[in-house]
Amino acid sequence: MTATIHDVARAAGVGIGTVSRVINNSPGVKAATREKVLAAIAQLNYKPDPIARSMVSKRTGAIGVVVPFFTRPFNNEVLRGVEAALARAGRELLLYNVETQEQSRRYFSELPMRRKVDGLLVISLMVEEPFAHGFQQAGLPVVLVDRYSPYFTSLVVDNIEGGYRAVKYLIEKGHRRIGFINGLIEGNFKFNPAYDRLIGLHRAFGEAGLQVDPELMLTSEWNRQDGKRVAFKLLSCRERPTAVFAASDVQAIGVLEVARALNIAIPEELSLIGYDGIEISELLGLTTMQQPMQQMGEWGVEKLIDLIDNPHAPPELIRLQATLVERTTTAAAPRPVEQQAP
Amino acid sequence: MTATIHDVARAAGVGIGTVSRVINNSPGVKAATREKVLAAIAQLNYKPDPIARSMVSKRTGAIGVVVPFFTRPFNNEVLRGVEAALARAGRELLLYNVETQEQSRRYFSELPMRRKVDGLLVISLMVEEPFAHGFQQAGLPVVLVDRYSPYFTSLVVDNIEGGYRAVKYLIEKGHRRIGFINGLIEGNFKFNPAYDRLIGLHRAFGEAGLQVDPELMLTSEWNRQDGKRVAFKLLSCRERPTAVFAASDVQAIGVLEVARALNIAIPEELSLIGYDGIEISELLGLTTMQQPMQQMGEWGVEKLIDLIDNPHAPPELIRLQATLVERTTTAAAPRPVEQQAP
DNA sequence: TTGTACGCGTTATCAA
DNA sequence: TTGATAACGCGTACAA
Repeated sequence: MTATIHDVARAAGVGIGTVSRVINNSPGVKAATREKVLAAIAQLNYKPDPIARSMVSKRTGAIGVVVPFFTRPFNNEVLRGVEAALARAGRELLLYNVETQEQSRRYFSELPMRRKVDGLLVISLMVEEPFAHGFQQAGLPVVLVDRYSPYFTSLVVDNIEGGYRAVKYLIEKGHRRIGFINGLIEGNFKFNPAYDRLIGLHRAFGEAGLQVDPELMLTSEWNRQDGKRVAFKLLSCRERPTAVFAASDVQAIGVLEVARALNIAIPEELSLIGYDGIEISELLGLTTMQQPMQQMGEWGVEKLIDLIDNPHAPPELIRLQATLVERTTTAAAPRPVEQQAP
Repeated sequence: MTATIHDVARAAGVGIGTVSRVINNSPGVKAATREKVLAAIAQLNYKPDPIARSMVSKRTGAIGVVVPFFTRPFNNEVLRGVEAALARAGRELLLYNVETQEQSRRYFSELPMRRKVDGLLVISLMVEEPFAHGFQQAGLPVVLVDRYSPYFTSLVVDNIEGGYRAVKYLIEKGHRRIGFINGLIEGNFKFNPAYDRLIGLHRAFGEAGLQVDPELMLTSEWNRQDGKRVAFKLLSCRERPTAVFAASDVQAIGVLEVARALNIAIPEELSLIGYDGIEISELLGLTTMQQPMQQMGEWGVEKLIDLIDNPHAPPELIRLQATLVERTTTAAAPRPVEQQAP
């Protein structure tokens, strides 16, 4: 049906080797023959078959992105950067969505074998040791975003610093009773985003000479739904916090909803700060720690492409910073209700 | 490095033909030999190379999705359905993001040639005639979602009906002065989502014996940014509408923001209804026409897979319905201010 | 029931 | 500067 390199060769009256050389502008082909070949290519509307190409070159021109895509808008924003960088590089994007760490294992064990991608970008997902070995053995370049592994180049935000600054900000606003809704911590603790935010909180508390009340340190899944569940617990406890720090904006939004339902005024009675800086946080006036999400995606791709071209580069650890964006859900702590004098 | 079918054949002491038969469970292989082969496969950790496979089968197991992905959450929701259906079918997802109709042309002209996908799902993008021919000539199955083309199976919601019911709802609430912010209309008018919503509006106006005030019929891009621009025009005109119908939720959200900035109370002074039913609309309490977004994605994929298996099936036109979701941005029209008697 | 040989469309090697 | 030919890894007639 469609023309092959042989058809072109025949039409141009040359050998397929020459046609191949023209296609890949390899040197050493006479200008006149090049013209003949080009003419034949144009006339037959010939395009080299990418499949046959990767058959011999062992490259597909595509990169795979493994990501819990629909669970958190954060990932959407990262993907935006990924897509932009990939488009610039003229590469294709194979999207492997996983909803749970569990499901990711399937891809992690299969992907090294089927060589359908030149490299893998893993976002917000831990790669356990056995899978890491699998990738290395298969020689498949991998870059991690929003997670850390000693085996792979990893891009992480400094979440200790981020958590620290979020909480310090609340403390400086006069808050003493601060609740924390963390995201689930899976895997090891090193550069674990959730764990690091907790460490940052502890540091801020420590510096201010405050005690951490374990009753106020809760954990939910990284979504609004579960954030609401935990927010309800937090906001209906005996001695309600005057401020809440949520490990992600979606969880913070859960708090927003619960506060509204409970008739708790924000920021007058309750200050709220989120984490991520997703688009909707601006709309809602949510104060948040803004992560450079798009940039994480772009850099991740760039690092991955570097790695594809230079497979033996050692893993790097790249650290980015979150920045505080102050909006309207945070204010000075309310004056404590006076104890009634006897 | 990694094992090939020949290694397996040698290890099992059979020919490669037999191994191939085992892999593809072709009939006619003795149970005993099958076991031997299976054992060798397991021992060598052999996986067939998908590239070599598609080299001969002419199939990749992947489908391409062309979509203006980051411009409207609507597309995100559709993609959610797409991904789910694809995962069920065990197929891979190649994401081709395009931000403009312009950019889509590049993919539309290139994709038929590079046979990297078994089929194409085109979402919220028109396929112009010359490109349609290109796909047909290349024999590449195509399904359209949220757009219509006579050349391809198309899934569209009944936007005339949707627009009609949205506006009728406002009229029944007593509104007479109703503004409309439509999305940009590109391409032909047949089953064009934006155009159809406008038709629906006209029908509702007609039935109620109302005149359409062209000053109140505006158009913006399908995003919040431009929605705000137009909303400002609409809400600061001499005789402000008491209700606004926006062709998408994001545009409606733009109205929400402008109303807030202008100190116009919703729904007391202004009723607002959107279109799409994206997740955030629930959060904001936005009344809207809910499209079955996920289902559109799922059906689109299913139709596409049918088409891949049966390439000569004639194009179908599949019509879905939007449903009104009443929330808190709509209310009865405010009593008109009494004219001061002389 | 099984093994062999050929073809898929390229790139790369090696003579000429 | 060029053309023929051997891979690449698999499916599949066809022969045994």
